[in-house]
Amino acid sequence: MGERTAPSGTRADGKRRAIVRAALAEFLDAGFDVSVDRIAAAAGVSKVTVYNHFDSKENLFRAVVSGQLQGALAEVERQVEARLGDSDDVRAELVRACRSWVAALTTPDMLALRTLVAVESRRFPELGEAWLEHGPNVVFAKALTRLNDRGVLHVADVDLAVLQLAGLVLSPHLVHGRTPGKRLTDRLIVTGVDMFLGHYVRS
Amino acid sequence: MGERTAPSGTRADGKRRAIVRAALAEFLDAGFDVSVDRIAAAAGVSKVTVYNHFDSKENLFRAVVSGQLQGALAEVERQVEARLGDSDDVRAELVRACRSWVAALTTPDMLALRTLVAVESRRFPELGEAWLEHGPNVVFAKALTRLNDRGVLHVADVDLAVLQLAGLVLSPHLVHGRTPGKRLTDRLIVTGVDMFLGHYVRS
DNA sequence: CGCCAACTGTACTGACTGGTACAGTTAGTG
DNA sequence: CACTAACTGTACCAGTCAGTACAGTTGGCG
Repeated sequence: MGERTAPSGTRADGKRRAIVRAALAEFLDAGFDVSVDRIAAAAGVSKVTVYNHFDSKENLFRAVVSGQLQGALAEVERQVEARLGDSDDVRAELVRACRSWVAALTTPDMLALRTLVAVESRRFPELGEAWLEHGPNVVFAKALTRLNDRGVLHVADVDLAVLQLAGLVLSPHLVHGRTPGKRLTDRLIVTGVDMFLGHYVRS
Repeated sequence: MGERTAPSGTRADGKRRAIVRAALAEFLDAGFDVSVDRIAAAAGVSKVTVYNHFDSKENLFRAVVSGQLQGALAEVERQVEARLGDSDDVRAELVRACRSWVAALTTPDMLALRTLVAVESRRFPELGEAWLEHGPNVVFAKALTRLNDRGVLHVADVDLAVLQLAGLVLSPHLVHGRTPGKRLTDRLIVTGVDMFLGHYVRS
């Protein structure tokens, strides 16, 4: 009693996926306050079915957003890893990694997701924590540590350096409403990496 | 008809101030969705009185938030101006200005206000615009321009440089939920200014 | 193929909110 | 001091939404 089990079976799986897809879109578009009726309609599903799969709107939100969060962050990590270590030119290497980093975090969906998590962080503190702990910065901290170990960088405090690099190349996309254009984005990366290396590379 | 005139007189002024004060606190605490009843209660005022002064909840929000926005930004500007130009040591001068800048924008109220404006930017686009146009960055752009004109800096693109300096010293406070502690805040400023000057001061 | 879990649609409850009506009270100003 | 704008408190309307009840339908799995 109380804890009903979620429906299972091929049909149920399909419905569940449809609900999650629709809910994500609706949440990103209108925030947590979208009505469950609208989500159900967008999923082509009865409202009761939504409540058969997720026993409250809050749990639906948790499942949908945290799922997307995990996936997106894994994608960021994959991209940044792929761009590191394939060259001896540190500058070019770092610029490439930053391009992937910024690109992965500035898709419309990721920006909307970040805003959503920030907005609802009081109602769902766990989501904010998840963003910070398995967050994008952690990914890049590993990258910096690698460059440090290889001796090409001399970074005393990796966490501080990550904050600085993020501040230089990424933060302008996050703090403003409208995102900088492609030209400015690239200038921020190239000039930012220059500034960063000028400070942390002692020849 | 339609456009009722706001109440006037000494009593009305007091009530109005109480409403604005309470509304600001409640909006910052719980967002636009706080009930008008709660605002009225917090102001020690009847709900009808609220509607006598502001003919809709949306207009109340506009008046309260934009008023606070103007005041806070003016305060930032005043502080930064006061910290500039009183020394020949550019580094110390810039560090002082950044300290004022960061301090003025990271009070709990300012952080909450920023979040609130960001959240409701779709319902109240004007507020988001106001933040950007008369925003804190504009203040600092003037400061950089002054240092540039005095010949101590060589900044080709002031807007880019402001984004970078803001990214280095300010953005860590804005993008995370929890704000960095006092020690980290100061290290961000000092090291950030170092990095910034290393790039923009050609001796 | 037949059964039962899963689904649909509608209608409902209960709670809440923005905004208004109204009748009576308070207090600043001419 | 008296007049009236401004204020109070309560009661009310209309709309919305999370979540449930119920009776009937569908479709996948044993």
